[in-house]
Amino acid sequence: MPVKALVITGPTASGKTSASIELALKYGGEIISADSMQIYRYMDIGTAKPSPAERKGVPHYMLDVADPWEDYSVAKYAKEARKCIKDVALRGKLPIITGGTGLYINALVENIDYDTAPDVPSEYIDELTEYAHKNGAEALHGILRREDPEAAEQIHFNNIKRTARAIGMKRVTGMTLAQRNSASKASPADIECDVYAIETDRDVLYDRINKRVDEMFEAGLEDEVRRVIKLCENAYTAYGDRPRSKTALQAIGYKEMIAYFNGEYGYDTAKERIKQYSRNYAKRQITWFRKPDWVKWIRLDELRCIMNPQG
RNA sequence: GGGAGAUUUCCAGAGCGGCCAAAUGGGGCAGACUGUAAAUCUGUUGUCACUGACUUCCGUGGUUCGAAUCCACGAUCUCCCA
Repeated sequence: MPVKALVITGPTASGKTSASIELALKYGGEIISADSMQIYRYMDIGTAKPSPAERKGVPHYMLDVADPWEDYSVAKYAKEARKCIKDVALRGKLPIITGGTGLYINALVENIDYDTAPDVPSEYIDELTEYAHKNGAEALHGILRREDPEAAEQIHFNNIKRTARAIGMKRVTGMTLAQRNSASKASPADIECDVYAIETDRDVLYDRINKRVDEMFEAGLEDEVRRVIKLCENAYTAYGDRPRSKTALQAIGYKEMIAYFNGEYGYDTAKERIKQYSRNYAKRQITWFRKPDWVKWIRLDELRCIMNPQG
């Protein structure tokens, strides 16, 4: 019998976090985060991770499960998060999945099993990426056209990342993108999700984002980023190699502060960029969640009324 | 008060007589997305009866077959000397 879960998603700063905590308190739920950056320890302010006080005693999972110098991926997330969800449900609590990372939400809702195919080694991807830089994106895409024409049809040649991965996929697993995709969806869903995305007027949302970035700075974002950088550097030297993860420090708010520290631009510019990129990101999130038919868009006030305890 | 320069489509900024509704970047809007996803990438962005037509490049007049581009006057702004 499938486990039931509630999903609260939407763009950044739409109020997911506080809404889901409210819901959890009301219906005896526990929260499973679906945020690709709140995964990381030490990155609290910049990722708008709910503080212990804000959590109001509601247990949270999938927060602080990786170090910023580590690599993380949807595959790991899906596996661990599913475990958490089932665990919560088993204890008779309502699993509430909250977060704005569309890919992660997608993996859970569409029950994508990443174990059906081995991962493509990153050295492989790097090699192909380098090839593209040397010979042009179209040259790389030409390779994909030969190896997996169907995938080439769908992936724009400028998207080196996805092109490289598709080629690697075919060469390493022998599967085309389509084959791998259908294989990963084969198993029946054991988690049944009721998905709500929080709808907000665009200008209101953009305004909230701007304000939130200001608040992050006031809360000490700059120091936090410095601390995280230091921790990463220490980790790298401890392991005796170069930075291995490109994931954590590419987060909005972090990469701009790093650029500022490196003298690429000033403090105010950094702040403006963080606001700008956050707005752009919100737009992308909205696009993502508009597509699937299983997403129900709902205003924050409506969400509070509509919800009724289900099981 | 005198001198120099500027004024371009949401912004920045090309254009310097026809190939200009006007490069490029940003923003906006729309879209793609299955192991870096807060990443990566795409389209579109004067108006319309939209393979064409119409109204634009501070304003007004002028020169030219033809102007965003040249001239005159005016407006605004910046800088330099007072």
